Amino acid sequence: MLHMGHALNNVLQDIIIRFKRMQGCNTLWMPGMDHAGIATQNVVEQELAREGLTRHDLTREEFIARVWQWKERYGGVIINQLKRLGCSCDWSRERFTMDEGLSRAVREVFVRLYHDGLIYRGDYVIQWCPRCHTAISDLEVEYKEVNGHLWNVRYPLQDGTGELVVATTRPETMLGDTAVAVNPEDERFRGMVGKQVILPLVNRAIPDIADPYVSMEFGTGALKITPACDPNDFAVAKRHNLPLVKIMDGSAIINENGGPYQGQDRYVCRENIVKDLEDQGYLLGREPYLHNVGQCYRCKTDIEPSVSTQWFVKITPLAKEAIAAVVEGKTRIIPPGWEATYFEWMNNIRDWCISRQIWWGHRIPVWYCGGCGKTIVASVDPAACPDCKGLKLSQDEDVLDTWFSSALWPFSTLGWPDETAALKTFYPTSLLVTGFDILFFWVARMMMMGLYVMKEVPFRDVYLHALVRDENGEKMSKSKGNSIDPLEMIDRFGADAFRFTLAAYTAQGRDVRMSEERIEGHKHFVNKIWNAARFSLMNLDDYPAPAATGAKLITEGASLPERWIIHRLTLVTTEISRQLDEYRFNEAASSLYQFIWHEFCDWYLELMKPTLYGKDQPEKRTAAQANLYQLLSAILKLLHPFMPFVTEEIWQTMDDRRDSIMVSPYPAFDPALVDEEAAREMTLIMGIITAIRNIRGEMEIPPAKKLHVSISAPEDVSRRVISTGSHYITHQANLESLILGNETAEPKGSITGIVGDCRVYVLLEDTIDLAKKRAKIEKELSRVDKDLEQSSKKLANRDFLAKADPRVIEKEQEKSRDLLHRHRILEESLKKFREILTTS
RNA sequence: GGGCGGUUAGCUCAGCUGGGAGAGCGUCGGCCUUACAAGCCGAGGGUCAUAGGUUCGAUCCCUGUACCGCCCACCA
Repeated sequence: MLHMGHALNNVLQDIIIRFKRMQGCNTLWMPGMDHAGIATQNVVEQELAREGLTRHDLTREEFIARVWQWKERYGGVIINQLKRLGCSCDWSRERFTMDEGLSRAVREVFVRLYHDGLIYRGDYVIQWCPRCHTAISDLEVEYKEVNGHLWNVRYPLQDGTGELVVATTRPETMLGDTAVAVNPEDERFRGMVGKQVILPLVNRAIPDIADPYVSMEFGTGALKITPACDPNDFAVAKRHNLPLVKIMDGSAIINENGGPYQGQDRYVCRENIVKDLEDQGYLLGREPYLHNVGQCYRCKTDIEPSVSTQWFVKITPLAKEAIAAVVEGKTRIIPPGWEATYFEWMNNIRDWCISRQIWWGHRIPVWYCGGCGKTIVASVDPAACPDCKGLKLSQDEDVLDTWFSSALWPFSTLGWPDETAALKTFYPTSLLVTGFDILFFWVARMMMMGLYVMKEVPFRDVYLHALVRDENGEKMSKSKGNSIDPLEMIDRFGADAFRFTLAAYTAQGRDVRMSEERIEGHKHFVNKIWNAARFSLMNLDDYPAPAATGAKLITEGASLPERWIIHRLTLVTTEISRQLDEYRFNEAASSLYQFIWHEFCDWYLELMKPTLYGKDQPEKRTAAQANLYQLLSAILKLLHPFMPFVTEEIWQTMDDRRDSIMVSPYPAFDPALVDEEAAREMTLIMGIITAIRNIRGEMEIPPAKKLHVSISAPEDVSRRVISTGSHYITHQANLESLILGNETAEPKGSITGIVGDCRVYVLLEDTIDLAKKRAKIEKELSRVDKDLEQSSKKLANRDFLAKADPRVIEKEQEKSRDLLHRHRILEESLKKFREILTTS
């Protein structure tokens, strides 16, 4: 029921909604609509089919009641499933798709368009589904490649002077031919134009006409014109005032115009026609031909282009406004790449066939007077004919295309045509989140209708998210059986992990390839958060939850890791806010992941452990607890839009008197908490710890073995930082001793790590393989030399020095100096090793 | 036929205005260190599809080519 596309759409939307709400924004978004009108009707028709019925065996009212019944059930289930994802969905709004309010709006808009001359009724070749017995719009046709044939058929000239050979993929439609056409420039047919040809089998005389539409290159150069079966032929026929011969009924069965073929199915008829043509010597040949056949998007039946009387919206004037709105930036399409597609479609748009011969939908508000035949278009049911006062009125049987009513959503749901407060407050809405697959169906039409009715765009931002595909990049669909069930994912990995995964893989303009492994990875992340919170709360058990207001992060007198993590939190907060403002979901997710796991957990919590455990310095512990509490709160808030469940759970555990985290204020940027100095100092401390760990790992020294380390730090600043933070280094790198000097010589038998301008010497035991030590140094030296060579080359380039940005040059010089420094140190150690190796 | 997008580590993908090639998973090595083995600490791994061009400098900009994918049109 709930499929991936639904899940992605609702989750992305929910992330923005929660984020904006926490920021105190009073915005309205377009809810992800369960646009299941047609789909539901389909299901109901299938149900009926199992009972051996069609919808025509029921009355219209009975049928609609059944659809409602099904929709209620379906809708209710969907709502509950969305709740499990942490997304809210207002079923009362869903209901609105067919209720009285919308019905009023639909009629009102129809009438307005009609009176503005933008709706007309006319004959045109439309796409017709012979199974659903309804017109469908061009967009609803799905083309499928099929191996067909191209038949060449002789059409003899009436005067017996020759023949025309036409090529066709659909020989059965010749029953409806009313002309044969050639290109006026085509020399081959000079003299034939204007003559009559005999339509084989039917023996009807039809003219040979000239029209530039015919391509000289394709087929035989002669084209049969079947105006009732092909929109292009229809256009040609109009130009030449040709008659229309309709040869099929609504079920694609040949009608009385088909003579002996009457009553045959179109494909049966094709076989018979081909056979008869062959028998009578009219068939000149048949070649295999690969072409596309349109199918109904609902039932996959081959569609039958067929001339019929339908209602159309004259779309060009509406499209013009909708184009302008995007050009002028009144509505932003995100990612902007889709703008081109939008313009392309809008510029080449064709009139919109809005009538459907189905039963579920809004009836067209048009009545015909049985007395005088007048057409009445009205927003309220007319009681009598305004002309002849006759009472025998019948409403048009057709209903409107579902997208007609959907197009009114942004304002009809807010109460239009009444001037409600909601409408005044929330129109235009701030954001629409939807899949690009309905850019034309829905988004473009909402734009047009919104501008037409409200004289203002329906939304400021349109965020078009990607399609969800499976691991192999195939579009997920129930029929292919490759869909991953979101509910199963929730059961196995949790809603939070699933949500986070959806966000993490939603990069703009790319499809999402869903795989279980990724969700599992994020389940680990949720687990990490849970454990980090558990650890924090364990160390906060004697810390009273502060009053909701006034509690702040304390930098005054705070330790280095605290100053640093507060600094980082501040930066990450702005980063995430910006990323979400720009709908960069994957980046926001990545920022959170990196910060929480690799900064908060890996460094801050680890470094704070001694303080938090320490019973000897209770005042330090209390101060650390205050910050820990605030940091954890802030992290939960940042995370909340992505992981509503686990964050709320922890939030309430921290202080069960609190309101939901959902309504807590989102962390805001505080310039007072920026501390570049702390960042620099921590970078040095972390660098030294990492360097020591690196050496330990490379040399395969067991973690339990305590090391002797000495550090040479020429700069006073560095020395002070290391000195103050020495206990962090000792603890994290598991040291026995740490000696600090300004120009300490490399102790014998040690291995060197370089961090900035500092050298870190790790004393090794003699038992360690000397060759291994040497190999490590050599490896690093070659790496440094490679970089150094590249850098020197660059700096030796005059053009570079002359033309590059001075900041880039300065950076390069600094890099070069650093590399040279490293090179020297490594050379030195290597020299020493050679000496040891030769002496021993 | 027209338009759009993709090609980056073994896999899946980030890389937003040209100056350091990155993440997750997987792999390898070491750890049951009192939040977490769903974990911790480290390591290895890429001619950024290809051929040119612009530039001091190109994964990034331009052009051509190859392969993959999507959308639109549907010349019978």
